[in-house]
Amino acid sequence: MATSHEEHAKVFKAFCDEKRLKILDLLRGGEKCACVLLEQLDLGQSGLSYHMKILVESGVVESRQEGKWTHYKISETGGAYAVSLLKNLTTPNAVREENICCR
Amino acid sequence: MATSHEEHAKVFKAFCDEKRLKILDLLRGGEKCACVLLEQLDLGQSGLSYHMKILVESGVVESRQEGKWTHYKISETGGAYAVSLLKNLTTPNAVREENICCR
DNA sequence: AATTCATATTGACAAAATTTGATTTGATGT
DNA sequence: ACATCAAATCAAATTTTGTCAATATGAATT
Repeated sequence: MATSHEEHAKVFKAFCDEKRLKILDLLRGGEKCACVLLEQLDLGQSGLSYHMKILVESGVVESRQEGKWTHYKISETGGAYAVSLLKNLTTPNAVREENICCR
Repeated sequence: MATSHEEHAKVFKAFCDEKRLKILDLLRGGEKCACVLLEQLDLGQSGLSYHMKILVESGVVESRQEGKWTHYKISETGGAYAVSLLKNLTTPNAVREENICCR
């Protein structure tokens, strides 16, 4: 349970960078080739590659190889997983604790 | 629209650090005083203050002053807002785009 | 008004994330 | 086999985060 926080943090890292949000926004329109993403973003080739790796490893984006091109799209399951994680994180526990602490 | 990504990224920054996830986990049990959080976390006083500021500014946590003590709890609306943001980010657009790009 | 206590702020430093350019890898076409 | 192109990896520079210790602030108590 202790290290699950570390793993969960990794999922949300996908969303805490401006450029990655922009990329996700583009992918919401459907699967896109890296070359198309490059055109629309203020990023160099290696920079895009760096961010795509983070997105793919977080599970939020899927990649598909086609010859020398790589196509990316939002992963339905990955997205749903992130949403459910976030819901848990922000939903109060069933077990309430009374905190009579400082006085 | 360009800077909204920046703002959204700020919301998700709340969730991309291990310690902050731990804090949220504690707050899921109900409102807690800073002193209680301090006991349960491997953090110094200024460190806790640093993280609480990020959490509060993201809107996910609310703080309440009571004399010299500060109590923190998860914000229902803030949490719901983050979830709805994330849902949008990971849900394909209504408008599909065909991408006949590279060949 | 002086002291005490909880929390916030600051500045210095360390560690992690991001950017950039160069190089490498792997697939295609000639 | 060689040249070409897309994408990944690497290494160095830069920026951003997080930590820690010291100090400041502000409320409560004396």
